[in-house]
Amino acid sequence: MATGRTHRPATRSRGIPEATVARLPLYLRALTALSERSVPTVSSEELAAAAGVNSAKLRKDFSYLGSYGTRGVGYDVEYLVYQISRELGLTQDWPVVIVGIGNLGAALANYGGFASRGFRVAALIDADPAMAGKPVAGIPVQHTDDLEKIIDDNGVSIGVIATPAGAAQQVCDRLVAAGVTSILNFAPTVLSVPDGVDVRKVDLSIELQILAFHEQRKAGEEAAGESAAVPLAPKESGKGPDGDVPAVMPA
Amino acid sequence: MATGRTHRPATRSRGIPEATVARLPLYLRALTALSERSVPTVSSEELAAAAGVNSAKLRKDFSYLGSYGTRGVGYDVEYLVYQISRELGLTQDWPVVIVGIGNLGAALANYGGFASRGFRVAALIDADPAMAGKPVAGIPVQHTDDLEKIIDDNGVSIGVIATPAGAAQQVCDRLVAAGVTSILNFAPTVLSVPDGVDVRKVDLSIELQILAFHEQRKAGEEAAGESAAVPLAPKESGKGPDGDVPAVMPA
DNA sequence: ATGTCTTTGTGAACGCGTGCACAAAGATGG
DNA sequence: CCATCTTTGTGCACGCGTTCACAAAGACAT
Repeated sequence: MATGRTHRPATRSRGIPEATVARLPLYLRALTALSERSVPTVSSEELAAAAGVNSAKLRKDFSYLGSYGTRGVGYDVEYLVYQISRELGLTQDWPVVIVGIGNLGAALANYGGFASRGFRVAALIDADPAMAGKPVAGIPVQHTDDLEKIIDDNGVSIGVIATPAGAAQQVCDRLVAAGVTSILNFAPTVLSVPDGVDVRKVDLSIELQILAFHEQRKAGEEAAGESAAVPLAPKESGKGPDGDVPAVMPA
Repeated sequence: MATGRTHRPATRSRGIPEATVARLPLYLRALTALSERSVPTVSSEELAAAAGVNSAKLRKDFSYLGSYGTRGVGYDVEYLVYQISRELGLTQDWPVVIVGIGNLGAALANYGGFASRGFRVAALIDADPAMAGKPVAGIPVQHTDDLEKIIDDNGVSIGVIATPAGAAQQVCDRLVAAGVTSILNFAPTVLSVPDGVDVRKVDLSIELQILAFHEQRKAGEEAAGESAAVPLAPKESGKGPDGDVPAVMPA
């Protein structure tokens, strides 16, 4: 999971579990694809396969939204697209600012997946004066000094942070102070925010590390008994014995 | 959570819960920062704060790795960095290929967070012949035709897919056939892979949609009773009545 | 050596999420 | 109008993950 919620232990919004909310965009994507192929209805089984989930889970997820299916038939694709869009708040326009226009920020600005879902890149912001005015993805980059004014003028409530780690918390604080209440953080830092502000983080290197863990496990299993046998200190022996080359020992 | 595991219901690796594995990189990052400041030891409380988690959770997580702390003192920073690195498999070199060198792929190639964690970008691959030979992040882009040979020559087991959605499954199949067993997918599609292959996905637009959901909720609550009251059809009335402007009605 | 104080490691309870399995609902055909 | 068949919606049980709260372990001072 490259994701991570922050704060808010079990929001349960109106009764829609967080896990369900996280899957709704997945369903929506699958439904949109069906819609483009003019498929009128889908069964939970088909849609679940397209979204890569269990069909019982899908039905239960939809049951939180209401009874939108027809027994013996399935779900009406167009109708469901609308219902999920409305539930996710995608029927309205969401102006978004991206702060930190480096490689990643520029890639995000160019990313087509935003606009297609009702997200509009209202402004690009960077601390480098040399960037100011330079167009990225057709939008001129503005300087950090004007951050508050930009947020205010555009009624922005969602901010994307793509700055280096060192600048992220400061940028976050300014965004929040200016009225932003949802933040998508790409910087490898833990952001602290006041109550009422949602943060989701995407950390590319964390994802790879999780894959590496499983990869190592697979390699260690198929060749069990090789050098990488990972002894796992037997608890009573305190701390001494581990695999090999113990980096630094504690006192 | 921008992440999502695929397949493998409850791997439980050697006894380390999946949720714990997902947090280890977080701890590692916080510990590395402490290490650079030459802090010798940390308490679970301090480290938990730095990583943005509960201290009890952190202690339980570490307990799965073994008893690496000292009661009354805390954890030795250097020692813990080593232990977690070893557990995650970061003490070895992981050659990685990135397929799809568009805006995002190029940003990933330039991303510093990979190299700093033992991940080495072994090759960049793109289907566009015009890209071939062009250096990105100092590495010449190679054509998709040579994918299998590249994987094989470099002993790559981790692949990153940053292609358009339409090409993702096909690229995935070729990667897997060539020997890749872990995939990080940035394309907005569900990838199907055989057993034994791990897929993690990062979908930028999904994260924003989840934020939008909560954002809408916040806005709807503070102005409860306004036009956006969201009636939620009373179950018995079938499907007709919802908020307003029902896009398309089912049969 | 003994007592005090700090902090770990974990037993136990709780809650959320998942999946099974089935009854209810509706479509469809005779 | 009735029977059959398909597919939804959900009650229930199970397991994982989180959190509390505390006993055990060790450091440190006297």
